[in-house]
Amino acid sequence: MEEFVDVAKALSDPSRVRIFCALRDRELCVCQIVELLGLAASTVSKHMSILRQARLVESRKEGRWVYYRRAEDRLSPAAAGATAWCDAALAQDVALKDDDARLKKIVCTPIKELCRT
Amino acid sequence: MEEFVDVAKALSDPSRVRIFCALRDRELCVCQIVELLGLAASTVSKHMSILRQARLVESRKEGRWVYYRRAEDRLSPAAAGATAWCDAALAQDVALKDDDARLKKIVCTPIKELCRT
DNA sequence: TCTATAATTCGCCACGTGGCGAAGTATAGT
DNA sequence: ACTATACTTCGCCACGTGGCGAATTATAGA
Repeated sequence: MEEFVDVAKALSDPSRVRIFCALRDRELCVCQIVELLGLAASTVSKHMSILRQARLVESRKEGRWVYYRRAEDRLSPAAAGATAWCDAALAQDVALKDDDARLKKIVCTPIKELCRT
Repeated sequence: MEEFVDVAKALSDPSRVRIFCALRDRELCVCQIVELLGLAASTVSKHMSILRQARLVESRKEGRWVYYRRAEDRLSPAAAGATAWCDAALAQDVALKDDDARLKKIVCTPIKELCRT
């Protein structure tokens, strides 16, 4: 129950839903997510810790950068079901399609250049 | 997106999850839900309006009583998927099984007697 | 070793939320 | 018409949450 509620809470904020959907097809580092959402890095970092707490995402560190991706192995039933629900319910979402288009550009931009801004 | 977030918010509180799960197999009036959760009627009423706002439940009035049930017809994709997720992820939940056992007694108690308390 | 920088943590603020009891509304019964 | 009662709405309070910037931590590079 607590696990389920944690997952629901994690997905009950538009910014976190956008982040989780952005991670559908690729991993992203924090500065790329900052660029996508236009929020402060500290805010994004807090969002990521909530998503990780809910076991919806995992991270790996590479040098100075931390890359986040969707959790895949040993998914909790709550997280697995939520992922399917999220992808299905938001497949047609206009705002997310817009995010996806902008993401394609962001991913192409060299990270060093991105973090300069 | 807003619709999806509303549903996630609705399911991000333990009391509302308990209510929604209690409505899986039966409709319930507010006083029965009050008896189940041990919360003030005003609190339960607020919870029900949030669940209805998310289009997860519907209600019908019968005399003095208002009966709530899960929404079934013309379900939004967000609500339909969330219902499936909720049922699957919480099928083994201990607290909810306890609720279910207590519900069986509550449903057997005549409503007039129940509301006396 | 010192500097630059990506990310996190901390402190703060405005706002939202869950809880209650009191007041208000609607309906059944006398 | 009046009363009782099932539910909702309102006003309030304590606490949680999303946002930011500053401070801190960790790592790459000079």
